[in-house]
Amino acid sequence: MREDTRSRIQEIALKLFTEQGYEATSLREIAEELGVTKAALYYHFKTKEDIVASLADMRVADVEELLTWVRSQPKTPETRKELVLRYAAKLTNPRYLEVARFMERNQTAMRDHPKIHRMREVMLELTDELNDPGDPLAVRISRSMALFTLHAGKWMSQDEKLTDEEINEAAIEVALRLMEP
Amino acid sequence: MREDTRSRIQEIALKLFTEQGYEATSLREIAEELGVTKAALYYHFKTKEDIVASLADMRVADVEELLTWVRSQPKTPETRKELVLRYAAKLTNPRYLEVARFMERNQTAMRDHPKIHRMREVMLELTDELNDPGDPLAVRISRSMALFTLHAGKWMSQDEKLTDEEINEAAIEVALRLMEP
DNA sequence: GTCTATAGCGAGATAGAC
DNA sequence: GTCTATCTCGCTATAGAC
Repeated sequence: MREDTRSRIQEIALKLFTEQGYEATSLREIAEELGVTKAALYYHFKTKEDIVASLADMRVADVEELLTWVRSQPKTPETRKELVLRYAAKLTNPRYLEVARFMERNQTAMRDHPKIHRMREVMLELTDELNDPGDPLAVRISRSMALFTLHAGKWMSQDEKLTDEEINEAAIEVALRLMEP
Repeated sequence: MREDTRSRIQEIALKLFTEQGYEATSLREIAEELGVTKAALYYHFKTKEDIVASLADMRVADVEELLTWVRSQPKTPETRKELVLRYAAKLTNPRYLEVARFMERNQTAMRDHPKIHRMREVMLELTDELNDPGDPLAVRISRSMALFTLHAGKWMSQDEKLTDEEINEAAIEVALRLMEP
């Protein structure tokens, strides 16, 4: 029982965009790997950018939810720690992690894409919630690295002979250490 | 007394490639900003890729020098710390930092470019020198973030009302903390 | 060293048959 | 829902005059 075509396009596009870059990946390549012609793609997505938008949608709602939550909480060290943990929980969804990597690797190419632009904005606001403007610069740099370290820690560990659980815990450990004063 | 045309092409290309992305920046745009036609660019660089190669050259030699140095040293905590400090010293050259940012933002687009490929390779080897294979994963993740944190810490602080010296010290502080056990 | 003109290509996108 | 055929566009790169 195979997935529907729309999902397979997203899956293949995400893979190729991440490996080769967004601009370097043509619709012809995606179609070829899917086993159809590129004209068929246009039945499922109006444009190439629409494919990206559908990928971004996998993340945006999650992060906006976190942002809403954190803003309803008191700005305490405990809230910050909890935010890192909740973000890490979202990241246990492999699709989320893959989309994050795609965005990270194609930052500039995606510069004018509204959905991606919104995503960056939300991530910046989330990072802001981890920081007090009055803190020393070193503290702010350290805290601003926390969420990215969750991503990067997992990316770099993916081919280790370790369980997802172990990788997850290690990434969280480093991220939380970056949050300490 | 203005710079020669070749340097100005590099300068403009570096700026546009970083802001808009490599593929999204056409030679026409570069030429326009320079005030010539794109045909003129081909007198100074054989291809678009050659411009990138000339940019990469600004970094590769520096990093290879560091790699040679660190491999001539005993693998001690002191050597590692000194490597971070020496890398930070290279980063005080604004051009180096800009080229690092260009590469970071255009990773996938530059995937098949030999010079950029070599650069990534050397950076990975440099990061390897900061790690013992036997260390726990959390320690290895932490140490692997150190050099990148020097870049990112500076990028994110560039519009703060602080001196380069203060930014530099803060970034080093965070990077060294990531090196501690 | 810079210009005009253009070759040559592959991209995204569309029309209309099946 | 997928196909063939085609349009249009902008890009890299080159030829050759000045």
